[in-house]
Amino acid sequence: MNTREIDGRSLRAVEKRRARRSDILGAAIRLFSSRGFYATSISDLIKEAGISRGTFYLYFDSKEALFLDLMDVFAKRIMDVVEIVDPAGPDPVQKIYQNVRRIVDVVFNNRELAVIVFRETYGLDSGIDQKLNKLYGFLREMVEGALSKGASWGIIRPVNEQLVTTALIGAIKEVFYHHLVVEPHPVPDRDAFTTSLFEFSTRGLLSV
Amino acid sequence: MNTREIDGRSLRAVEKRRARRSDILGAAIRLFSSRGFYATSISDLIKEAGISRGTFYLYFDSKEALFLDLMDVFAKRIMDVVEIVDPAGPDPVQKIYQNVRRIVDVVFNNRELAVIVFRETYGLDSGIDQKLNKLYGFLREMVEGALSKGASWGIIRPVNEQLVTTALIGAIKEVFYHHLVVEPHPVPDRDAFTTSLFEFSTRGLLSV
Amino acid sequence: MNTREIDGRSLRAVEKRRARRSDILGAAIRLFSSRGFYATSISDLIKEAGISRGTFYLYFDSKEALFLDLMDVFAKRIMDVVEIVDPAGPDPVQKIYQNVRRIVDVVFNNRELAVIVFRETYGLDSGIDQKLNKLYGFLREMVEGALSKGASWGIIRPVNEQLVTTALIGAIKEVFYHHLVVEPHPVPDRDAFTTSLFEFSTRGLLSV
Amino acid sequence: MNTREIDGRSLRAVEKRRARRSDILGAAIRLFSSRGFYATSISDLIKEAGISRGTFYLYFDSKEALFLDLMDVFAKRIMDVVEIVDPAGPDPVQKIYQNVRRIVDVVFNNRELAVIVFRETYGLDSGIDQKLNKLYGFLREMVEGALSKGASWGIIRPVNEQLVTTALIGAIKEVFYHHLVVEPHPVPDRDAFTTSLFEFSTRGLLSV
DNA sequence: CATGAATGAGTGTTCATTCAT
DNA sequence: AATGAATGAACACTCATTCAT
Repeated sequence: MNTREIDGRSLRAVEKRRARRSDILGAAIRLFSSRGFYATSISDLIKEAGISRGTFYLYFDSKEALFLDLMDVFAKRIMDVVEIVDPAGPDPVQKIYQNVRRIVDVVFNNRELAVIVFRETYGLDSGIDQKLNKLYGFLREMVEGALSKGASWGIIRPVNEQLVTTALIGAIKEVFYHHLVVEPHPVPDRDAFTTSLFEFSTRGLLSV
Repeated sequence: MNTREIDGRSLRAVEKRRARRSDILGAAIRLFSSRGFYATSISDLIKEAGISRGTFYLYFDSKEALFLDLMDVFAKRIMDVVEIVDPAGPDPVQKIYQNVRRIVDVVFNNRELAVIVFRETYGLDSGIDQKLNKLYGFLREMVEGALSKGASWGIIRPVNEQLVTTALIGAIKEVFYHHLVVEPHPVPDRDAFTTSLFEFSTRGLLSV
Repeated sequence: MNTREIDGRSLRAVEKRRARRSDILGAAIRLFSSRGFYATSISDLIKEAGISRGTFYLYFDSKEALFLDLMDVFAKRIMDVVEIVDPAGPDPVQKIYQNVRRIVDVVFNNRELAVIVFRETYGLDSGIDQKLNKLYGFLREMVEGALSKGASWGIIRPVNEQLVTTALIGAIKEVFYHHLVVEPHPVPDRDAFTTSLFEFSTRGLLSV
Repeated sequence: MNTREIDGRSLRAVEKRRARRSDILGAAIRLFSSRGFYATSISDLIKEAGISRGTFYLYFDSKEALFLDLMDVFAKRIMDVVEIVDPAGPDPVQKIYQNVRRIVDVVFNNRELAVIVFRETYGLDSGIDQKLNKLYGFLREMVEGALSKGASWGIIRPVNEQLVTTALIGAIKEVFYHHLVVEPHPVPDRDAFTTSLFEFSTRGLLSV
């Protein structure tokens, strides 16, 4: 019974910890997305999260660590939603479309988080580079795999796979960022949006 | 003879000023391209340029002004190289290709400057937003113009012009950035590079 | 008991904070009074107060805010000591004398603070102007009120009230400043001092 | 004839120099009076005077030297206008009145210069202290002399001469400063103004 | 005599992080 | 676990003055 009490206590404690952590992450998402990483100070962060200075460092090692955590959260949500497509299976193109469609959902359901991640570029910070590699490396692999498999099956015409992969990812990123930041209207019809994006990409890639 | 002496003196002085300014711009290009704007301090800048603190402010109003100057320089080089294409003229597609080919040259002849500009994103700083609007606005206009003209002439199939423009620019930007930063090998064959880029974009857009 | 512990802790903390703040104010009074506002740097201030740079900004928003705080402290001490005089009450002149006598005490009991405030003049800084208005506006009101009431009761002969008020305040200020800075000997007999000041002012104002 | 030519040249040169110097003094008067000494930079000064940086230091040793020069100019104008009063002569009170009346003229004919000087206080800068001593020392001597002479002749009742002198000077200074800065309307009737000032001072001092 | 480019110590302020309580 | 006072290096920028031309 004593151990159960302790368990109960620690369970509650763990839950509380998780909630606190979540609060901080939420505050960070709001601030980083609107002001950017550099313009957001720890002071802003703890005020928005309603915690004390010291508490912040109980949950995160540093401002950068928190930021990288956020990138991880987004990367995970994207990666969780992408399914490996078997080009030998039924209707592989439709499968790819559905992957893109689900990514569209994740992005527009996590607008602020998406802004934070899409804003980042390689070459400034090794920690960020690593996270970007994780996310874009994953996507690149997907795309490159589809491209080469598709080529060997004759669905895709032969292209400079690396370059086209980069171009595709750039195209998608830019379109997202445009709708999130430059003209931040909510996208009314996500299906139409996905189709436009998909059409643009595929029409040039599918043979004939 | 007196006036000639003065002319000689002031000419030399003006030249020296220009050289100094150039030194600072050079140092800034090197540092901003490798560390980014925020991570480059005035102290770094003046050490790299070999000048004193005060001298820096003799040539530029602020760190930000210098940065925006750099963006302007790059934007100008790009815009100077793009020629308006008359879709009714001879071989408009070839003309567009040549525009892209020349942009490829500007980018790879100004690698560091290009990195600085491509790294920047909308939504963090109003000064930067303005410069980005200038450059990308110009390019968007070009592309959208070509798209709608081409559509009316039957060369281009009907698409969501805004979205496709965004996608195209994103694709090109990403491909450049990839070759400048992620895998920064010099591109051996710029013609082949341009063709790949061009093919990817056009094959989906040209009718039939 | 837990709460009492917390209370004890926070009480001690609050007290410590107040002490720290007091240290800084003390250092500021010493430096501002001897060198003036402009010639006193934050570096001087924190060295004198024995604190770090960051700590200063924990207690005051800016160098100017600290300075204005100091002006407020002095203004408050003066204003706390002035009692409104009812000219219909018993011995109003004596009441006014006692006001002046108490002001003399405040000034010579807060020599450095007084120097800081008396040194400031209108027209250089809007923040300072505001504080000066608060103090001198209060005193002017007192004096002008006494003058006009006194005139209606026949105690005071008719004068250009605004000008005389200004002259009176200038006279008092200068006399104080002289004894604080130009010949900074402590005033031995504050009663005699007050009487001299009072006589000079009233003999010209009282009718007959 | 050769020497006359040289004389002519150097005469013209001397005149030009004087004019230049005057330009700088004029610019300084305008800027120091409106912004104060600390808020006026050499850059402001040379822009307003239309000269180059180096030229400034050809005419003045430093910013402070220029400022002290300005104080001298004002002190001289005041001192030039005050005439020693012989209490044994005819109508000494009228003579004193005329002195005050002429000081009023100097002040309101040199508003900006007057502002600069009246704004300064003892105890911040030894150079300024010296100039203030020169001006106020002169005036104090005048006043104290009149007071003691007047006392011995029975015109003035016995007072604490030092204190009253200080008070008088403070009163006059404040009234001037008020009309120059706080409510900077031009004084319409300088005679009435002088009379008010004079009455306030004398009514309390003249016996009976 | 006149110029203005150059200097560098100095300014007030910020901020991520630490640590005693 | 939670707090928030304390730190000090770092920041962008200013400015009176010098001196080669």
